[in-house]
Amino acid sequence: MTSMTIGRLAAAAGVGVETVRYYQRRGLLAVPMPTHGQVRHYGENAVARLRFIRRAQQLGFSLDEIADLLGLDEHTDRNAARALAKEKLAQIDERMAQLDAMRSALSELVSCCEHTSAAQPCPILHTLAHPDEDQNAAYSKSIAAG
Amino acid sequence: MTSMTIGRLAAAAGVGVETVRYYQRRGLLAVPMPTHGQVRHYGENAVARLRFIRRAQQLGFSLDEIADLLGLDEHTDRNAARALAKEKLAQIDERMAQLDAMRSALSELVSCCEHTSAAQPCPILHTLAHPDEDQNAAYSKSIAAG
DNA sequence: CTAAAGTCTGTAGTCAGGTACGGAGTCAAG
DNA sequence: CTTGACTCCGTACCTGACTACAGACTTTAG
Repeated sequence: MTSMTIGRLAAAAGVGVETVRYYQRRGLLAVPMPTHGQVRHYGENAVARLRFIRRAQQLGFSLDEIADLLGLDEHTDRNAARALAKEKLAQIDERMAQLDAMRSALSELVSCCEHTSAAQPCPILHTLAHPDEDQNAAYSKSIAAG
Repeated sequence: MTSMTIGRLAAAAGVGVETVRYYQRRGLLAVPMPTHGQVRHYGENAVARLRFIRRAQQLGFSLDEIADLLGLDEHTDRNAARALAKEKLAQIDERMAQLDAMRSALSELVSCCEHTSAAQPCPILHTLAHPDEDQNAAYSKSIAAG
């Protein structure tokens, strides 16, 4: 059985020592009893747990949500896991729609800026300042939808 | 000329009073001298400035970036404005690509969870816990790309 | 005239997810 | 046996955009 101190654990999982302690404070990772002396030792299960956390983060889960996921059982809690994943999927879709609205409005302004005469005021700044007197309604359209 | 106190200004721009003060502290909005007594008064230009800030936020700009935008002139700084907008556009694209990777991985896991036998462990939890013994490599594929 | 509502200033708290630091103790190599 | 690296624990700091609050003062409605 591999046994490691917090520094090696952190390195094995690709996180910082302070991050490990932070997860412990958040209750995501158990704090083992010090075996002899003061220094605590960790096993492979701690590495696995840290990796679980990092992968779940990459999928967009917050640490609170990850705490929920960590409490689930692979065999008995499929429905709960699926529900959490679907909820997260919906949140991602919502965020992507927002970004898409921003993207449309912004790229419309940029291309407008590129194709209008240099004598006129900058469409980007002008539209931000006075969206009411809006020649090209792309900005209002895209943003109002969001 | 309309003159209003900070409460009316905030209401006119659709923000909170504390937000107006916060923008003043951040240097986004001038703090006028109190005309008589202690209470400060604001004109339409302050409303316009607040609206500019909110619209720029909707396009994804941070307050620091908005400070830059506010320093630009519609007539002489078109190139600078366009550069900032393009940079923001690139950031949005990058963020959308990240979200898209999350979305793919997550929806793959969800549909996998929905189409495998209930006797097996939940693919979502199982893949988070042991991505190495990965039957469907969708997770690794999508995330590794990001 | 009085009471309520609004304003002023300054400071501090919120959220998320860490990161940094100080001081004391401990462990391994030379 | 000492030096340097590491660990422990608690607390404070960071970003970004607010939000809250205390206590004094001012303005406005009735």
